[in-house]
Amino acid sequence: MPATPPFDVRPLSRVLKALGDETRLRIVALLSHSELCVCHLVRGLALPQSSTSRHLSVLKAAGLVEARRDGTWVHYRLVPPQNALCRSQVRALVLAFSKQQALSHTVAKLLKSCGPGARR
Amino acid sequence: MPATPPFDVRPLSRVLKALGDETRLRIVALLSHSELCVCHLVRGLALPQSSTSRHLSVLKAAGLVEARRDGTWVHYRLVPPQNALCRSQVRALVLAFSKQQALSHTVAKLLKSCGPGARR
DNA sequence: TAGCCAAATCCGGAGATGCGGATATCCTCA
DNA sequence: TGAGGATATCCGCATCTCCGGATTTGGCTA
Repeated sequence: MPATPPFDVRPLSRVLKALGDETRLRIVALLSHSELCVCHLVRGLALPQSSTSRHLSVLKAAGLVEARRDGTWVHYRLVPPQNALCRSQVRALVLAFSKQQALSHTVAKLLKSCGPGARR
Repeated sequence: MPATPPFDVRPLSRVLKALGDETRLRIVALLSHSELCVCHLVRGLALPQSSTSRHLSVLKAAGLVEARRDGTWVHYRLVPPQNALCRSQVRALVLAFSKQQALSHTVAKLLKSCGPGARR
């Protein structure tokens, strides 16, 4: 009989570690409402660009977000994790975030304030 | 308009930080099946007693477990977090863990192997 | 009270993590 | 091709986290 519990918590612990940070959780909360590019997040989080980009790379390494290049801009969006347990946990979290109306308003303003779709 | 998203992710980030550790996730997985005392967890995790106790104190500080003293033994059990968002996340996690039959068997053996209810 | 068991805390060190400024890379447009 | 904007990475630093051994604390029983 193995000493470790006979099922693997490692995938989930990796995902929860990535989510267990205030800034990254705020990023996920914003992305729950729309795909966003880095400049939106820099504004929305009021953080230096380097910090924002680094946190995004952590989320990407954890398999929580994917990047899509569009000219000079890079858009990030949430993606469902491979692992089933992780996927159901993240789905529940994103669902809760997406119900937050105040977040929805914030995201709408961000989309207009900068990035490819900003009004000139 | 505040730069921070207008709703507070801090309670959730604290809980996810506590859960974002392989050992602590294994503890929660075991506790999903039964209240257990420290000696059970030391055995089940195959970790030094000091590490086990320290991880339990982290979970307690995060409001995820509570302790109950019974003579020389201290029993730990899961408790629903105060914050509603945390509570729903943890509930889903514990439900998933509690369906793992293999874990259930492991816990049954642990309960017999040591602690107040052990066969002599 | 002495001895013993379970559990919590202390300790020092190794490695991970977060940070912001500076720099590098990639892309677009004139 | 050169300038400039958007993003990624590098850098050094401070802080946090995890670890296991050793010690301390609390409670039971002889």
